[in-house]
Amino acid sequence: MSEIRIKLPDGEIKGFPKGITIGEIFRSLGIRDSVIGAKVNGRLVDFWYEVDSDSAVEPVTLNSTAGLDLIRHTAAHVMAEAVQSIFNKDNEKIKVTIGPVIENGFYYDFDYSKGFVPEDLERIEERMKQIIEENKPLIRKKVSREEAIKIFDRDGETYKVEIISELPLDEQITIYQQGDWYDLCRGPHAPSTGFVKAFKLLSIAGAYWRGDERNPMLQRIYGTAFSNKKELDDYLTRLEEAKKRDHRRLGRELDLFSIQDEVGPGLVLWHPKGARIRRVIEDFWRSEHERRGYDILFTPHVARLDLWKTSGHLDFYREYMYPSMDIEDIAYQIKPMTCPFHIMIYKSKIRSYRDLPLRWAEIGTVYRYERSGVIHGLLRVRGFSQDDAHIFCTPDQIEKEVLSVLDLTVFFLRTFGFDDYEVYLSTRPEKFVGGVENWDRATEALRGALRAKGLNYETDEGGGAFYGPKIDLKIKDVLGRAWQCSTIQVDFNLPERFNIKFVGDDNSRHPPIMIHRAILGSFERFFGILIEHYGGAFPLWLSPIQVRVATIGEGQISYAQDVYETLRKHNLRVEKDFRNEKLGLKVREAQLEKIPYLLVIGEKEVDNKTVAPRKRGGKNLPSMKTEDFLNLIEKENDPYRWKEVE
RNA sequence: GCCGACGUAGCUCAGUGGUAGAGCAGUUGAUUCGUAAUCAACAGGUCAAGGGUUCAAGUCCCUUCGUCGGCUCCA
Repeated sequence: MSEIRIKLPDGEIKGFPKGITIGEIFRSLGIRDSVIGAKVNGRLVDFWYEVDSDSAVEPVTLNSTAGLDLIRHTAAHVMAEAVQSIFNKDNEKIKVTIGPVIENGFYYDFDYSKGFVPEDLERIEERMKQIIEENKPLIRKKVSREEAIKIFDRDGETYKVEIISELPLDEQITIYQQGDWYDLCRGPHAPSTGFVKAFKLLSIAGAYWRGDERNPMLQRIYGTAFSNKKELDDYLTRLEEAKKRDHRRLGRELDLFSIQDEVGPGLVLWHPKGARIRRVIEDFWRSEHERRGYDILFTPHVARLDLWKTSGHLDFYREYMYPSMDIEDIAYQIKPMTCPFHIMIYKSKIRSYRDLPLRWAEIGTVYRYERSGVIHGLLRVRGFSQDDAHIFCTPDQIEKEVLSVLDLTVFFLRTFGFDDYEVYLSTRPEKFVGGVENWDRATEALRGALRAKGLNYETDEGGGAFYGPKIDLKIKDVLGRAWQCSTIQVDFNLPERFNIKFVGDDNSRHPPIMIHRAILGSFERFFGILIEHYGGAFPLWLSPIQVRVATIGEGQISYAQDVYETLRKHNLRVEKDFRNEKLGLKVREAQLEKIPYLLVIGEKEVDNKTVAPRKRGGKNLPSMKTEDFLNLIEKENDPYRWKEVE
């Protein structure tokens, strides 16, 4: 038998017979205890993995991230065994489907017509504990395709049979067995069920087989598992804490916005404090856009349906559009997209190459019919205001324009405090318009811009829109769900459909390239994420109430009023609390409302003509003159400089 | 849209077939107070909507509306 060379983490290289398993290697090295798997050349595998060529091998321990994947995958199997052993009846069989590891846990999908109820989770957990207690080893068996189909066909596991028949012909099919129970699975797994030390089943949900709504609805059980009880408890506590930062809850508590049945689902009412924040964002957004060479446009909320017929949206997008309405026998459409308007402005006169690039931005409110089940607070709604812009440019200008958009995007996100987001580059899909050359050129332009900005990104091959490649940025909400905010899309299609041209330096007419871009995405979604990001405690420059002036007794009202007026004159968003209440109450309320500064005014302050600032969070600053306070918060109140403070 | 859970006062929630409740918030009055809740009184409800079962429904059944979780993480 030929020998292979295994490089161990300490750098030592040892020879082993070809085809030796990880388990055998570790046994020969005396590695035990909390090691439950390995990484071979960076890939996570279990003890059954056979090493066929020279490789780097490092042990994976129970409490590592990779170790958690093994535990969770095994927990999914334990759960599946528990479910089948409890609910399988002679007249009804629960079929297993798939049970992968996900970001913070695992799930398993079952075909079970009756469906689970929450009480079932406890029963399943109890049975799982028994299976874990028995500490059954997970044994991997290689089977031929024919054998596998025979086994699962005999068991009535039709989904497994379907999966097997779709596997590539050269794929080695494996079964993992624990005691009498087994599952078609490619692994990897923990060595035995006893390694699932701490787990919890979290929720039941419906999920379509393979995520396709034309397929049967399966019953999914979500769960999570950790290497010990403390980490599990910590995770569950974190989940609870995260719920307190949910924008829907804070939106109500801080009186920022509401969404009401009587108005309609997915339609947002911005209350005064929420609207203030939006105004601040909008003002900042406008001035920054103008500074960077954008012009700001306004366009109608309704227009002739023909516009979206021409744009092609009606064909591709119909299910998301509200039905049109007939006005004087002409079909009108509530705006689902802004682009046709900007194109019509472009088209209103002849454009020269000397005019390009044209950068036109609009905070345009659009209405889209989102299916009832997907609406979610501010994050997915039916009426929202995009910070939309369209750049009309020549093909030569794409890269420079994309780079400047990306630059603006990163600038905005950083300014608002987001340093953590996912970036995706989506390339040409199978069905596309425009020439391959243009596509390649535009895709390279996007890639070049991403590299120039030094952004890490994932490529979504074939994930582009039919009209052009795009860059998307996603920000995560408090529960770890990623939401798309920024998008930059190159478009070869619309200029053609609307037949727009520019006169080139050769005196002939060419179609311009359009770049669609949104940076915040929609004000509603961005606001929702912003609320969660700060847990409602906005930085001073964004706070709806920046300062509250509070008196201690009646004697200070006149002076406190002067302070209040002074702050107002400096354009601060200031409130007064001159009520006949104890200071403790005023402090508590200001804190709960997450107001950045409370200026306390008592007799001492009146005598010395000062204010006593209390920062949100409880830090008391020494008494100071009002103008000193104004100087103190100047930076904090400036979007360009606020991050320099502490 | 589909699967499941839920819907009681502005908010958080109790009420398990027999007279609709609490705390907070609100209003009014008293209290003039130095950094997270002063005291008291009052007011507040088609129990999501509609239909049904029952002598009797917030409670049981059906329908509708809405909310929440999930429905592209492959054996």
